[in-house]
Amino acid sequence: MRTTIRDVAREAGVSPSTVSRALSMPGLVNSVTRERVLRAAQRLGYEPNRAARGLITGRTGNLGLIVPDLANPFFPSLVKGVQARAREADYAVFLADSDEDPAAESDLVRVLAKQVDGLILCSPRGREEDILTLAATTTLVMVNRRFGRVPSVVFDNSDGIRQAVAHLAALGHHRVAWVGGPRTSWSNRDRIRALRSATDAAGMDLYVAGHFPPQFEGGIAAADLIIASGVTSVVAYNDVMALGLLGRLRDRGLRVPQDISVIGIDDIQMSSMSSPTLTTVSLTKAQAGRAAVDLLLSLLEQPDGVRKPRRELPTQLLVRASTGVAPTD
Amino acid sequence: MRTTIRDVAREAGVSPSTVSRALSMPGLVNSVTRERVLRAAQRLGYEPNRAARGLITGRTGNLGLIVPDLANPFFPSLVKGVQARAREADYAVFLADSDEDPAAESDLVRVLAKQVDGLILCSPRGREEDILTLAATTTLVMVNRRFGRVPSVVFDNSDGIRQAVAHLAALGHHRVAWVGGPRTSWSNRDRIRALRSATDAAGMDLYVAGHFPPQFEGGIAAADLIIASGVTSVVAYNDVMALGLLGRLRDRGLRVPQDISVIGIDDIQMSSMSSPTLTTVSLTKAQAGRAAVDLLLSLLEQPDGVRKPRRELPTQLLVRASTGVAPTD
DNA sequence: CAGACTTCTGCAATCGCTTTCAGACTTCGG
DNA sequence: CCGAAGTCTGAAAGCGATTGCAGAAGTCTG
Repeated sequence: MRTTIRDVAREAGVSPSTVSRALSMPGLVNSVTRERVLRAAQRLGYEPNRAARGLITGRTGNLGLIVPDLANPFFPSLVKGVQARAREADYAVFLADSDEDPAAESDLVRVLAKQVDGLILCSPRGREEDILTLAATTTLVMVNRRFGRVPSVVFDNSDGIRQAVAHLAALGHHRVAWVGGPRTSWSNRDRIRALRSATDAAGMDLYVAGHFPPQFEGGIAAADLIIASGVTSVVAYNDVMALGLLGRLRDRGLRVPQDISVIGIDDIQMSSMSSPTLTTVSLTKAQAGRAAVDLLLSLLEQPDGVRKPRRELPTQLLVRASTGVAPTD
Repeated sequence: MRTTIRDVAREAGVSPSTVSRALSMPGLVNSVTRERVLRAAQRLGYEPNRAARGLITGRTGNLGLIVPDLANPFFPSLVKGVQARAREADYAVFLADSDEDPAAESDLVRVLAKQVDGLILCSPRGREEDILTLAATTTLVMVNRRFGRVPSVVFDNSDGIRQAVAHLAALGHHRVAWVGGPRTSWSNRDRIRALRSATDAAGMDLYVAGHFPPQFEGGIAAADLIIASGVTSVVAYNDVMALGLLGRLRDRGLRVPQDISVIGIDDIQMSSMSSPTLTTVSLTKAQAGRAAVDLLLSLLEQPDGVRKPRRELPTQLLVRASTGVAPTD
């Protein structure tokens, strides 16, 4: 049997109300009594039942986090950030992985929404109307996607990509290719837009190599198109794809960076372990997780009072070994 | 305002009790009434409040999952398995990452334990007494560690490692090194034991290269020792370390597998993307997650009636490009 | 057709906690 | 020394569900 507030009350010789107050609103209770209660609670190893508390306060002390695919190294980092910040704020985290399936996602959301105070949603391709419906009934924060007035945490893709293009230009490249991620993904659209404006500004040619699944295989699939296009440099939708690209380029006999320069986006762990190590636009993933929790918590405290329910996190080009001077042919 | 059971009752023109029964024990209620209730619930979008239900039934419908480090690719796979199986069984999953810190772990456990029906614990180095205390108060299943009578899901390391050694022997290797993980890790001990008995049986020399952090850096750190030892083949505690090893070996000018063969354990995604691709002992990580949930659920149903609260999952050597014929010098 | 069973439904208690309200006791100004 | 204000504490209601118990209606048997 778990110890309840009544046990503590009996042990301390006070009423349950006093125990409750001593624990959650000290100051309302005499310091001597409080001390006695705290010691009794300690002695009995009492931990309040959150469900019961939630029932009356309307707050569960839980957050929900929905990610499309935990196997993509981007997300574990994010989750860790969310986790860590949530724990600091004394919240527990429900995690759900939708397996890239928008339908499963809706289900998850419906089930989770009832059990949490707020939801952090990474749903690059969920339908906009679903998101609106959801936002109407739940406090939620979106990560890596901006949509309407829904609170969000995104990365400043433009800046990072501008840095990447500047880097390539400085190395003498004039032709750059884009290896695209999923057509419907918000960040894919955001990134290609940023890349286009950066290459335009720099007077570089841009070759867009369609859409590929955001996985290693996607990068492999894109490689031959890239080679055929004759570009000297390429920016990929994310690091995983860039690594796939790297592998296939090598298999085709191209040397990176001597023959072609490759840049990824994300800065996942593996990108510093590949060979050559990958130049990439680094995203502060854990920080995004923390920021999402912060935003969510402030929304919970003052539902309408948050001045700017949008956070944009800085990005930073990390130059490693996969970029080099443009080949002179 | 969320719709409660009373709303549904009013809408359907019955009492709350009837609604409750119609939803959770149909058959006890007239089919016509039931139909009416279900439609009303549907119309109002009613979802029972799990906290309230849990309060009286004593079941939360939640599971807890504690992992040491989500950044290690082994764990996301496990988490996905847990997730998927839990969802099928209509359970939600609390995830906590202890950041490899046993102290944080105890805290997490204490907080989570109150909110879940059972706990899945991946705690390679938690103190044994802590685990016992925990097991006494909570239903829990350990993954990747076997200890006392605590229910567990582990991999059959012996078999996989035996396959690996047989593979090396067949390639003509006589000297093999072990790149060890954390000294206190259960699976590290289990694996070195398995390796030792396999090499003994095969009449091979075994060189044990101490203990290293189970990360990429650990593999890098071990590489020079390995080179100095003069072995022709090496088995690493896990894939991440094997990849680190691969990188450093190349930097030192050794060719894999011509000069030295490398085998990992885990079969993480990256091991099929490295160059050379990594021969590895494949573990069915997602399946382990599912098995852990299954075991946990059956323990919840019949606390003492589970015949064999231990599952051992098969392992399988995956031969890829990092192993080859032993060099003849 | 009365009495015994079934079958179905509603009342009310309860889970563990928070919170309003009011009472008991101090303290203090007049 | 009395009344008002202030400080603490306890009794009780209630959050949203489940469930034992009992009554109402219907069915069956002799």
